[in-house]
Amino acid sequence: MTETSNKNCKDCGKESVCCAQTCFSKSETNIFKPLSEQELSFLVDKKQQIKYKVKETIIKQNTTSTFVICMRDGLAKVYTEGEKGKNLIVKLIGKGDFISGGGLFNGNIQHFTISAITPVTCCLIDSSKLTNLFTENNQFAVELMRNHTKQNNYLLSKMVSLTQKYMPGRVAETLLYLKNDIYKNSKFKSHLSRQELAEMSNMTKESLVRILHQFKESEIIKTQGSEIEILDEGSLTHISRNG
Amino acid sequence: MTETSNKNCKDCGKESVCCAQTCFSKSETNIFKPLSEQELSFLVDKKQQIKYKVKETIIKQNTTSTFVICMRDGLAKVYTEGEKGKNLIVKLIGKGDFISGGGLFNGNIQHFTISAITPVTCCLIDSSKLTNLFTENNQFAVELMRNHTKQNNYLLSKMVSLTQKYMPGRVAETLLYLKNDIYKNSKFKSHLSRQELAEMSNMTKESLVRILHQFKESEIIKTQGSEIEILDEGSLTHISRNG
DNA sequence: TAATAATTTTGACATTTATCAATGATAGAA
DNA sequence: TTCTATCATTGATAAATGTCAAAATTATTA
Repeated sequence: MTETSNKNCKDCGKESVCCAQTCFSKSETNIFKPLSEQELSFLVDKKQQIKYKVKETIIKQNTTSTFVICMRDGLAKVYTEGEKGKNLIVKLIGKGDFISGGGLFNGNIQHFTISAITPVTCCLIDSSKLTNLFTENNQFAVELMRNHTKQNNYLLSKMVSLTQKYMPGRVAETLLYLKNDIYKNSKFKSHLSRQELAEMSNMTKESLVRILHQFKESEIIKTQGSEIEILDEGSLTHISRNG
Repeated sequence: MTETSNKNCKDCGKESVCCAQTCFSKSETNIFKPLSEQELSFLVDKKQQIKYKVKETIIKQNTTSTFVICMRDGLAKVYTEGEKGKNLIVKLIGKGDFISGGGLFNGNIQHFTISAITPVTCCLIDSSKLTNLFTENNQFAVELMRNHTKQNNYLLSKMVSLTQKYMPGRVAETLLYLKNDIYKNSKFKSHLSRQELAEMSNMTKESLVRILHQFKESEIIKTQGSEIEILDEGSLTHISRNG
């Protein structure tokens, strides 16, 4: 009993078993929710819980790997590296998010790159373990499928935005995404550079800056370096819809 | 035995049971391949095999339905109806293709519209039946998941094309898609109008026409009304990659 | 077949967005 | 702190793409 501290999880301070059973299963949106304790233990039996520094690559596009990722902590960007070094940031992922690199059950080739934009702690789970659980726990398969369906719909709506909206609409959308889905606050210190904000909105950094400038002039937002505050969400929503 | 003709399938001429067991299970790329005869019977027990005329809507975006679709025959376009009546054709589907409208395991709201561009015969299968099979046949779940993963990757690469390529590259890609994936021939009579070709390539019909004109001048293609012939696939591939 | 409607093509022009170059601001490293 | 490298901003200009209107072609119907 004097060695209790050794058994504590470095991340959450609780006993290390919590990483598998407590932390995972408690997360509301987590796809692992339907799993029993036993099944969860099986899944993360030899799990690799890894830490990444800012700017480190977690998954690299066009490489082969059989891992899927469950984010424990931190923020990462999911993006494709297109021709001519032009990146397109598809989304950001944070605590509790599950993602496969596009190779799941399909050749294991990763279709996008994931890299840390804050220090990241995540679990790499071998995808073969997922398959085994399908038989035991049919609800888990449904949950995983739902995850895929959501991602599908997200990509579809992103595609429509990027192709059918003008730049102000796309920037408004990016700002609202950061507020609602990532920072959950009207005022936030963005971990993304202007270049990266541009890559989320499919435009050059110069265009992005000009549009932020317009928004500032219209008193829709306020910026101070990497800190952004949304002053008039109504207008921003309107621009995002009709831009 | 004198009533044999009554039992014949109107579509393929074989005994009607073939629609479920023979035709489906023989298809190479079909997700139903891993199913046993018994499981297949369960799935299509009360199946609705429906015929649609050209231009009829099979699934309508933003409506609720629990059906997934398996194409028996014909060609349909899958598209989203964006703001201001601007459509984006995501892909075409034909014989043997399986598709869910984006609501599978996720609220049953359809995220795109599917409509017939030739006469279509397809089966509408209730999605709840899919779930039941997961337990019995784990390989089926994997197959369905693979289908989703593929769709995901397709959407991702389409998104990159539409956002990062210039118009000639996008048109080249559309033409190669029709040749390789749909008509499987360098010369084909397209069922898509210029407007629809434009909606696949994310541009106006006027721009599309101008680019087809350029391709004709460079002797890369030949057109005669709705008939298109690819003369120089090498060039087209090159343009599609670097455009 | 003739007449009508719908689609395709072309041209002139406007708008959106990117590119390039220069300047200003900011954050780490010495 | 000062230097240096990176990042953000601005302006001038060019390129890509869309809009609108008219003409040509093709399809449909009477």
